[in-house]
Amino acid sequence: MRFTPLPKLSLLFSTKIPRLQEPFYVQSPLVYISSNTSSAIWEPSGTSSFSLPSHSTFVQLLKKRPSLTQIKQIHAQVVTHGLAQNTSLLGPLIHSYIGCRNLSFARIVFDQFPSLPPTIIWNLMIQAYSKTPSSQESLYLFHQMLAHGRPTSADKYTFTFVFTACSRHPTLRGYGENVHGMVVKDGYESDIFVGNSLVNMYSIFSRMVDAKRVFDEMPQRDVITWTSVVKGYAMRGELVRARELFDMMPGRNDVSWAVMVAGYVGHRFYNEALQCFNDMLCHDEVKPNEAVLVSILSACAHLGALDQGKWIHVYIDKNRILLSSNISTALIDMYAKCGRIDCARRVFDGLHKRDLLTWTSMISGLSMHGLGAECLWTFSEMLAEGFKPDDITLLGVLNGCSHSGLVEEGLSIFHDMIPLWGIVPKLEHYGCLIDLLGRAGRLESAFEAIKSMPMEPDVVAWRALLSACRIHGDVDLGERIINHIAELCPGSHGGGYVLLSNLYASMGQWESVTKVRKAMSQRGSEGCPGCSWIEIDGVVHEFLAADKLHPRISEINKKLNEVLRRISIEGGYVPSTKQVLFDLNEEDKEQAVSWHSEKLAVAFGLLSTQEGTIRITKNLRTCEDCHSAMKTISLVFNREIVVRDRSRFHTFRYGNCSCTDYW
DNA sequence: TCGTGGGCTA
Repeated sequence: MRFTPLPKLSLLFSTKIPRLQEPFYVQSPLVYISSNTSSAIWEPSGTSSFSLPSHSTFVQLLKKRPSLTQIKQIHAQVVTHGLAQNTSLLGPLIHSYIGCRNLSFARIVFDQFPSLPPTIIWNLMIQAYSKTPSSQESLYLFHQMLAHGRPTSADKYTFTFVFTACSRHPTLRGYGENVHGMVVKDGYESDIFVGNSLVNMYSIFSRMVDAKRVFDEMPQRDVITWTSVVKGYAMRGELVRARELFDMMPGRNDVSWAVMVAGYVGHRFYNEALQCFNDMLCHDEVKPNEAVLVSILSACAHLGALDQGKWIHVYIDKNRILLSSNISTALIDMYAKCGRIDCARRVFDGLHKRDLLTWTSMISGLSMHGLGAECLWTFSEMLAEGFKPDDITLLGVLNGCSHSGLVEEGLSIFHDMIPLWGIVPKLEHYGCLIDLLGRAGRLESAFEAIKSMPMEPDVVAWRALLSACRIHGDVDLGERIINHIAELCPGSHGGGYVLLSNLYASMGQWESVTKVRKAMSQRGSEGCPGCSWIEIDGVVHEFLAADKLHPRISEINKKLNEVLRRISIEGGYVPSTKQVLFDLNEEDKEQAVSWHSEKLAVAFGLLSTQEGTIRITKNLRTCEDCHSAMKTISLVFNREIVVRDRSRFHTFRYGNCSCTDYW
């Protein structure tokens, strides 16, 4: 192989990295780097008239943070000048490739090392892999390294990287422990970096006894040590313990606070997360970072805490925090989940740069508000801008179709998934499909869809079908389905029995309802208790069904009685008892539905505010009786009520609901 | 010229 002369070589050595012209790297630089390298090295390049650059010139060049293309060119030069065996050059070359996250090229250089690479080079490669999803490769290299023995023995750097690699790969648990043994033997355990990576690894694997032992035995600890161990307890849900340590921690920084807040959010302690965030704001020395803001916006979204969420938005604006993709996605999601799809849209429309994340959160937001047409429209806009949907985008679109009864559109998108987007439908997509068909009353097609699934249907899929049976009153199919749910969820039955009992109740088959309830209590599988939240003046109030815990409960009960009286007299509301679970007499049944948590919440909302929208968040699907009560309340009291239930939003206005009674 | 802790939004 012969290389064309390299005329503009001097350009390469100017202080600025020049933009190199195309012909400079003859064909593809890969040619020089791949298997031909060894022959290239021996190819006489002496035909060119200029003097050869020494290896230090290349080193200087690599220090100037060249781009990937430039590194490849330098690499090509190195090879053509016969310097590919100069080990002092290969290190910087590997380092540069790693800096550009091009591990395959770094690996090629590494594998062609003429002698045994020194420890630092091994370390570079091990560390590089530890940051990737294939962090097992770090372990593989580590083993190779050990096999060679001295003089390339592992040092404290190596161990740090190996523990990091282990912590990022769930299958490497056992390895981490074995390597820990070596560390103790070699006396590296007292190094703070090694210790920290160990504490972190055990914490991530939820092995707090080991994490705490390393923590306690460390000769010195810093913020990172403390933060790692706090994270470990928080991730297990031991938030009290985590908080104790957090409060003791010296020199807490933004990352420590992020870990604490995320710990609360991860275990659904959203109010505690908000409280923790407020604590953070009282500490002037530390400012919330992106991770904290994303977590806290997620807490607001889950709670439906609009005022708090708005406050965060203002905080972001005032402090000129960059609306990154993550932050804007979290904002859009927060507004959508707090019932303000208009605000979500405004954030979205105001973005300078949109990416798949922001588009997807907008689309999913529209879908949960039952704005199917707009959802599809936004989706096509996204495609027009050249974005390729991922599985979650498509999930949002499908969801939008099923919530709006756009059956044909939904079916067509589902069938296009593989041919058009190359995305194989997952369980969740099938769940959507079944929901889509089932709600529309095409129960047999939905049943066929479940049977056609390439994977085992999960509880969600069966439950969607069962729920459709309830809407359309198909007892026969419902009974056939319940066994599948019982098989999948032997403990709780995934709420299947509640649905079945509701199905019987809606058909007036009270004997069957009693049977199911008995079966449920025998197996100790009670339904999940209903719970609603409402935010008044920035405080989130929580209500359970027939709540007795709220400090103003007697006042609220009085108000609720008044509300129910007024809507039956003025709005013609008749309590619907179809979905009451118990076989009670009519009067008791009325009483039982009266105290559903969303009714308590709406009574409290009417009691506490004179005007404006009442926003309620609920953990379950809203029942038929509450739905019709809300409609009448919106008419009689002339108030807009927005209820977020487990799967979507209902906006009640002038006696109607945005779901057009299709939910 | 290698080090350790962060998020969960679809």
